[in-house]
Amino acid sequence: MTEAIANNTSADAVGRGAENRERIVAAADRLFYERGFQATSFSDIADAAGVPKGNFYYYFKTKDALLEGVIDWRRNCLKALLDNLNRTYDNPRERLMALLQGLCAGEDDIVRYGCPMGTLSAELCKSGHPLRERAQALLEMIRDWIATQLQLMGQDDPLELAREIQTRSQGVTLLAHAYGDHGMLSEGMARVRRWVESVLDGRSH
Amino acid sequence: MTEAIANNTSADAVGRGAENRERIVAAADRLFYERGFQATSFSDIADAAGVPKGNFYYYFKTKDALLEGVIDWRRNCLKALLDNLNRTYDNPRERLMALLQGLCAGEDDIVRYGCPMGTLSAELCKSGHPLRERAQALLEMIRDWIATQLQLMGQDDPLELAREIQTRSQGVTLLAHAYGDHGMLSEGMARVRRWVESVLDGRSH
DNA sequence: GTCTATACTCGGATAGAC
DNA sequence: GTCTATCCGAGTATAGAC
Repeated sequence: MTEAIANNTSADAVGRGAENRERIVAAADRLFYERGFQATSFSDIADAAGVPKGNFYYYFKTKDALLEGVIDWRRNCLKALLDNLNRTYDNPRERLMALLQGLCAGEDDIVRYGCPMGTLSAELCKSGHPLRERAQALLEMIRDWIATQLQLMGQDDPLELAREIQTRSQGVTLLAHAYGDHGMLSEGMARVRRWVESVLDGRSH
Repeated sequence: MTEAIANNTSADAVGRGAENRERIVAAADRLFYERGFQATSFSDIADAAGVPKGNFYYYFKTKDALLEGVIDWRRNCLKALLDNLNRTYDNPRERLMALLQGLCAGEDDIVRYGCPMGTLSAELCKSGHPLRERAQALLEMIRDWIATQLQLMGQDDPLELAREIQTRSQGVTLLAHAYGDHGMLSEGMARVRRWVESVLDGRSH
């Protein structure tokens, strides 16, 4: 998620200031993930991005606007990731398994900070933040992509199965984070993958 | 969790100030749950408890000390809940199913604020708070109680199955919270219960 | 033990020079 | 567009009267 994709120029970020804006968003993205949104201050971001504090009120009027920028950034990254899977594998099953494999790729980060989408959504929901729906849309995007793959494979109720896959993945992630346990993450996700394969093979339902 | 049990007097809370202390802890417990720990201020708690701000530095030296009190309170509530299940049902299977049924009893709260233990652990882990292990112990307590029931039923690997049950429950809870979806919670938990029963009946593994 | 007033710090936001 | 200085409010914590 934090890995920047090459061309991330959103419509309003053209012009000369784009590099600076991008540096700010990338730093905020990382810090929001590591510490949470509320716990991250402008000073933290300014230090990390190497941009003086006052400057980025030029790019973002408020902290919420910055959060919006970060969510958009994450959405673009996620879209790029899914597009890349679509391009790399022509088989929906391979695509899906590649995603499930890749979800726990950044193992250390996930054990330390949890799932970037799950933890952000949880924080914004709890505080009733107006942008919670934008964060929720990230979860929906990945769930719907999974459902699309399942539909291509001719599964009965693709959306329902996609929900179940997401539920189990989030459960594994949350507990691996809470317990700080690497084994729980890798073994838990492996169990999810085995379960998905057994469903796809019709050995389970 | 927030439902107080009758006798919750911890060792150091005897004496005349106990009611006030308890009022503070109960209010903090609720607000930490609804808004999260960091997002809750002393003023919020003071208002909710009907105790003036300055007063409760008499009971708790710092905000962290108050958090510790809240975690202890939750642990006592959880212990009382589990003891009550042990007393009410003499059959471990009934006990377990009663717990799984009861977990989504406060449906509205869970959809709005998530799981009290899961969301607190996630927040404290992310911020690297020193009390994160105390919060984690709550999750362990419930997991181990589940494992005990499974062991009494003669399950092969009770701890592993208990982990899996907790994983799925937390996944359902997190997503129902993130999506703000009541149906996801009730249907998801019903699915977990059906799955557990099929495992206990030896129809699945 | 209870409560008021306040000190101190930090974070979000603004003004305005360059 | 870039950056410094600063205001303001909020939040934790303390001092001290009662």
